[in-house]
Amino acid sequence: MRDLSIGELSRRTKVKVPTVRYYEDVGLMPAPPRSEGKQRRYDADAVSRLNFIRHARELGFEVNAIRELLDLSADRYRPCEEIDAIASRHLSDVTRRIAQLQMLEKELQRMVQQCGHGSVEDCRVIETLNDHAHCSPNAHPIGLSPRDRAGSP
Amino acid sequence: MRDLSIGELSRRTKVKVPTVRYYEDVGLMPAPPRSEGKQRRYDADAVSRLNFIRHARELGFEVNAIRELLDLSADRYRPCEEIDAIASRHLSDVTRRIAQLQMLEKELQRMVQQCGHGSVEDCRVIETLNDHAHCSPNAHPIGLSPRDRAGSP
DNA sequence: ACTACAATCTCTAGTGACTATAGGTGCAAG
DNA sequence: CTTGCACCTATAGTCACTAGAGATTGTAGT
Repeated sequence: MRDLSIGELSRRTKVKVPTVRYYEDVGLMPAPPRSEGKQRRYDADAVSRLNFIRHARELGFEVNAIRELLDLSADRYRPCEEIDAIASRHLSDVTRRIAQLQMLEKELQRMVQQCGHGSVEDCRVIETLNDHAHCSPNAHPIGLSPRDRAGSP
Repeated sequence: MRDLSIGELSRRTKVKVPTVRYYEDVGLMPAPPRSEGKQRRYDADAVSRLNFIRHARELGFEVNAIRELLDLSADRYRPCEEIDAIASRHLSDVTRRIAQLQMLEKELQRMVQQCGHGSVEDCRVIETLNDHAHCSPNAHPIGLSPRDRAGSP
């Protein structure tokens, strides 16, 4: 399992080639040794590390958080409080986000259900959007993440 | 209600000044007339339109979708099927997103709960992240949207 | 009319986590 | 030895803003 090309690494970890190079740029992956022709050569450790990164990304950890997790996990005898804290913080972010999206979902459902499929003149969707005194004043639950398009490329 | 400065418009709609200019750049807001000194001057229509945009963004519609909604709603006698379709598509995006995040939430909860607060050596969080054969193979539920930080600025 | 000072102007660059493209080089098989 | 894919670097684009620099305008008080 020695001297994998970046393409082989990509196939084994399901992380795309440009993404691997990107992870190197931002310091998640160390710069690997090169072949005589300056191509990257990876070993089994790189495969493990990249799998760790991929899995953490799938769980929604940000790159900065993953960097911390990798740094913290390097020392096997360190107490895992800090690791736990990162994971817990992320969990509560996700929970909060779900709550926001559920409020959105309710409002969108109301909007769509009330639409009588007539003309724009009396469309509930447009009316709702025009009526700017509508929901809780402090919530700002905007946006789907950009990554949501494309289920599998 | 005539000749509002961009700052006044901003105060009335709760949309920040640079954001108003951004909406003009990307064609959501029409370029308004200018004062002698080339400062933007807005009228009541601008206030309505910007409120519409703000509300749509709060509901998570993308700028492109809002552009469509605005175009479609310009014709009062058009049947509102297309508008309905945009809203429904967005609703199903939100619903799907919630489902993804809930799966994430479950896995994160498992991870955090199982952590015995010992050392990194036997930390469940790290173990889970290292174990790359774990969850459904097709799901890619990555990421919180960037807008999620900052509840109210 | 003059002076402060806030508000506005344009333009550029940065955010996060990639993805896409262009134009060039390396490497292995036939 | 040549074909052709894999690889290289570097740059720009995505989305919806946000932040900053540096210049100009509007306005309130004197």
